[in-house]
Amino acid sequence: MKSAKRRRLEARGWRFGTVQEFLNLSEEEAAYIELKLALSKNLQEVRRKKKLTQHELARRLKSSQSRVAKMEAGDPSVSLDLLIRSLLALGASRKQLAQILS
Amino acid sequence: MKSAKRRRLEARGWRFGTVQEFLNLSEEEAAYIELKLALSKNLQEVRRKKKLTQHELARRLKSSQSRVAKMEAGDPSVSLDLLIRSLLALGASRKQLAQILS
DNA sequence: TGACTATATACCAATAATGACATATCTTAT
DNA sequence: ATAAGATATGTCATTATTGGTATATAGTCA
Repeated sequence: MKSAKRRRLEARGWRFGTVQEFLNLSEEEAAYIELKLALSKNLQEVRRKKKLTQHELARRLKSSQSRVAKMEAGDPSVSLDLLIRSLLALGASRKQLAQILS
Repeated sequence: MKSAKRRRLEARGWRFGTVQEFLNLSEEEAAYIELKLALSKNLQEVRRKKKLTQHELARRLKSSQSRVAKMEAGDPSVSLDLLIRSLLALGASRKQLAQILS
């Protein structure tokens, strides 16, 4: 994972410290980010499969359309907590969550 | 639930939608908590397997001993983000995380 | 026993995540 | 092309999470 990947992530709003720090933490950091992206993608799939708009989903989650959009975009301001709680609210089981991670 | 039963219950003053919503939220909440507890338990197992003290692990995570204790205790002030980032920092793979969830 | 190390609990100031809102951009149907 | 609906982006006050600190409570061994 070199500069190309880093550029892509930074384009999405992710920020890293020094190059040295980036290289040292990259493996763990990358795994975390990829995890979030996998959940984001799945959330969007499930929402579309259920024929819900972002606004409708937001209402179910007691959140807002803009936050749903950020969730699905893998925005760094969205936590794993929110992503996972959203998937659970859409009826995902633990096994299904596990499959998303694998 | 059949509509006849629902009508009878609603006649007695039960508000079906609210109760249903409450039950759904409880289920989701319970799943979320169980998820965290599974991760907590695993974090402690991994730490012990690696013969690390909470203080040593905290240093690795750039956190504190007290927070590691709370992580392992399943304290509600600990987020899924922190738990998962901690497991990743201890070298867990996505597949391993998935196994914890299943 | 007492000294020592590990873990648990409580508090809090600093930081990060959140919902709400405004607004922009994309889609789609007419 | 344009109106309408859906999605994306930016900002911000409120709320939740965090690391640090202090202190309490085990557990261990001489």
